[in-house]
Amino acid sequence: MLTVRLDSEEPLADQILRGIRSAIASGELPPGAELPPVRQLAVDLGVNLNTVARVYRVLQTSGLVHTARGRGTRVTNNREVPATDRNEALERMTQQAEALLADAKLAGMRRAQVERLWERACQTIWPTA
Amino acid sequence: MLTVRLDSEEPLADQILRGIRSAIASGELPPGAELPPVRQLAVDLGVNLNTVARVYRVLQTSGLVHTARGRGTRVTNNREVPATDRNEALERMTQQAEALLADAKLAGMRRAQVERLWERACQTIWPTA
DNA sequence: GTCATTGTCTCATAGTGTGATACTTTGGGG
DNA sequence: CCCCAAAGTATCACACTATGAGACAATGAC
Repeated sequence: MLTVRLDSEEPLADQILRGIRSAIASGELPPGAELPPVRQLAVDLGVNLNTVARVYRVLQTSGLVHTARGRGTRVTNNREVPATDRNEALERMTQQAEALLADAKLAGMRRAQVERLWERACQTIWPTA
Repeated sequence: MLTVRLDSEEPLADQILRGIRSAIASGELPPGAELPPVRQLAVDLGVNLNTVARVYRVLQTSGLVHTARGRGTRVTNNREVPATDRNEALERMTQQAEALLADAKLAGMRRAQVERLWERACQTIWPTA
């Protein structure tokens, strides 16, 4: 379901966070779904249990999951999106998109290739079929 | 031309690097164009000159600019794209795109909004007009 | 040769990411 | 009722990184 690279420059916690957020966004982890215990996921990924625990805490702080001692962690049912984050998120995403496209162009990719990549990513997050 | 946020969680050097890479990719900094001296850019951005110097070094290592003591830094004329980086770059971009879209969806954005944002970013990097 | 200008090097320091280990809460089975 | 297994949490340590301060070295104009 999820993998991490220890040799990546992206921190382990960030990789895990990204993976779980994607899974929640796409519906692969629907509301109410239970996440694996920190220890198990930690062993599966080959990282320290604290690393996973910190990710779970971030997810809880942002309201995506609900977690409690002794009872596990599961995806929140009804999420409220805080409107305050909107503008900030918009700017961040704009920068991210620009960086992605700059990377692509400087790596020698054609625009059409990037569009295909984008389409596939959209299918992952907003599955139509 | 370029700004940084000291309160951002993104490191200063990364912000600067991102900005310059975008400028080169879009053609705003065409081949042969001279970059500002490290000291001047450092003052303009309000960061240490080392931070800028490190960014220039990264750019030089990746072949985007040519820099020499006492003579300044300018954008490389004829770039060769190392083919070895292609696959790695592709995977990184796919992950980046997925993360961006997951962020967008979890922030409550509609797909159409994200598409508009994407279109605008494309216009920045691949200006058609 | 001298000097201003350019990038480079060295060192110090605060902060961050990760890990090892111990603790606390919860709920179920003797 | 008691205790234990299982779940998340807290504390401490340590390496590494990002940034900054200041000294150094190469270049070219005069």
